[in-house]
Amino acid sequence: MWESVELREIRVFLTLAEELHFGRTAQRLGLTQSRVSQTLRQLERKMGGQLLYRTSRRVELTPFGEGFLERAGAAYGQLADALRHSHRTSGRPSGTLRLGTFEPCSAGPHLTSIISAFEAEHPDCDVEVSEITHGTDPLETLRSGAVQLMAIRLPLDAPDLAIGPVLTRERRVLAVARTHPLAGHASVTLDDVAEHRVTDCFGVPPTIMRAFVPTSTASGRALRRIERSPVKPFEVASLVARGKIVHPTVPSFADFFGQPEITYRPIADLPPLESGLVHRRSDQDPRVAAFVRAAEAVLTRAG
Amino acid sequence: MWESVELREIRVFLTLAEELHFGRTAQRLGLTQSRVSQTLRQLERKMGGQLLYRTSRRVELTPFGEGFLERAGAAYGQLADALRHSHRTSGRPSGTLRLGTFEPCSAGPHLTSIISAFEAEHPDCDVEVSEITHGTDPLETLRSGAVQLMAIRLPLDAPDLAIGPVLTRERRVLAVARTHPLAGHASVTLDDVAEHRVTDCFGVPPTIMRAFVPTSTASGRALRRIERSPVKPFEVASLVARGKIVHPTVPSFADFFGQPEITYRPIADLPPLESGLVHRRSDQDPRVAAFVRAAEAVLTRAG
DNA sequence: TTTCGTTACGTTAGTCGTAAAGATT
DNA sequence: AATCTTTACGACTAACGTAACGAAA
Repeated sequence: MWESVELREIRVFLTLAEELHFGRTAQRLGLTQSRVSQTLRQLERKMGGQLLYRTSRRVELTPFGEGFLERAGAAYGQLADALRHSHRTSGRPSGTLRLGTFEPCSAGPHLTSIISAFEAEHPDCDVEVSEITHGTDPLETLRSGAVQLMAIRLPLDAPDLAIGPVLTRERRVLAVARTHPLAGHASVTLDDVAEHRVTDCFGVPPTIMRAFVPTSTASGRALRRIERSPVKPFEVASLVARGKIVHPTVPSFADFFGQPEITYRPIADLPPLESGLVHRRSDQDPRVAAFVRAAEAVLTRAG
Repeated sequence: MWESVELREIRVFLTLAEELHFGRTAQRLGLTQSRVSQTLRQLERKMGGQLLYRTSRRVELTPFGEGFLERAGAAYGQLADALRHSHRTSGRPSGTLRLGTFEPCSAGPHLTSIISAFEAEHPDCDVEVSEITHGTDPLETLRSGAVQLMAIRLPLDAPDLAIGPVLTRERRVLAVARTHPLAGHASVTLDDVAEHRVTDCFGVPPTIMRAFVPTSTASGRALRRIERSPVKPFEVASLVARGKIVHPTVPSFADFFGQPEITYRPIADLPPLESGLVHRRSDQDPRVAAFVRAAEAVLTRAG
């Protein structure tokens, strides 16, 4: 029976317990006396006991009503607070937005100011940046909802993922050891690369891997992969430094994994490599859309 | 807008947040899918924001819904507990019943077992016994609701107060100092008392005072009050012991205020003095009625 | 006689179920 | 095609106000 109690009834009781007067209670709640009377009666029936003694002259709580007032009053207050608070903050997005970066350099030089801009615009939100460790599938991390946004290399062949603004667009360079024969060239071509060994997929999605290290040259010559492809960027850098491989990459690779023994030469016949802000197409979180908008705004301003 | 939110709607949301499925939610709540859908929509409108993202294939909380779930879920749980608890204990009286005694001896020899019997019969109740200090009006204490029951001397001329069972019925004795002339009598009369001084009202209601210490003898002879009437029983006892006054009282007076210097002589021409259990006639507290019934039962059994 | 809670009754609003439609996989 | 949400519609419940009633001071 108590399962069908409604807040309207509780509100009537609580006001009545305060006023101890049906007329004033009705006035305060915007009801008529008769409705207050009926509602209280109904609540009493549902609760299984009389809550108020009432004559035409005096209204007072029964012991049962006192107990009910104590218990339900506090709980009602909390619920009302919750409703009020949620209503106030409705519309306004709030909470934590999780952003992953796959390879730090894909974040680009503006990500920090994008986050700042977003947090400034949505004071109730905060952004949690996490670097996706190599070896885990970044797209799966995004799809599972562990992060809602990801800064990652393009292109991406995933129709369920939406690509937001481009965060970085970098020319291609070949990382080689200073002592490497190609270090002597002012610029290299993919055919030069094909003369040496390169790393294979290091735990990144195939489309990204292929964009980084193409399968073959324009002339159809296959690039030669080494046997045990490393997984982590630092391991790649180490192999480059030791002259074991050459590595087609982007200049900012040097910022994070550069070593004195490595030098970079432009690759003439590879288009620039982009990274972008990606999120689930089905993700309806307004904060995600807001973040993408903030990113677009910052990047447009930055040119 | 949130003011019109009803528990029905919150229940739908909470179940939905658990099941993430309209069909199962409807089943659990004994509703139809369509009603669940409509109710949620209505709640969302009232709360001013979307609570659940839903396609025909997936249902998930929005960030706003998550926040609402956190806040409202806990509060709803508490309110439901309150309702459940109050409903379970409805009908069954519970809480504290306050019983005052005016003069310990008016409680009589059975009050303790009456209280025990009552508490045994109503395990959710407990009785708080307080001794009303002389100098405060015991009837006012009762009328104000500070106590709901009182063990007090009869008779009582108060139509608003109901007199329950008689707790004590004691023969009258005169307290006199051992050295007092009347100590030599085997029994005394009011006319004997009129030869000496007595105390006046010691902070008790007039009717009770007159029952204790009559205004005059049967023959119309006025009793002689002393000037500064004491208020507390011990002060009376002290005056008696010192031979300043004689004091018409009851034998149990000795149990509480007896002193070696005081002796008691039966008063031949005074009827026995009663004390009874008194409560407000308008007091509809079922516990009061239950206590009175318990008292009657115990006293009947005791004879 | 006034005040105040209750009862009676008619109206409106909203809750609910059935059934069909729309969307997604 | 199957599953699941939403919309449309009609029946019915209950929330509400007006007005009359009844008890208490």
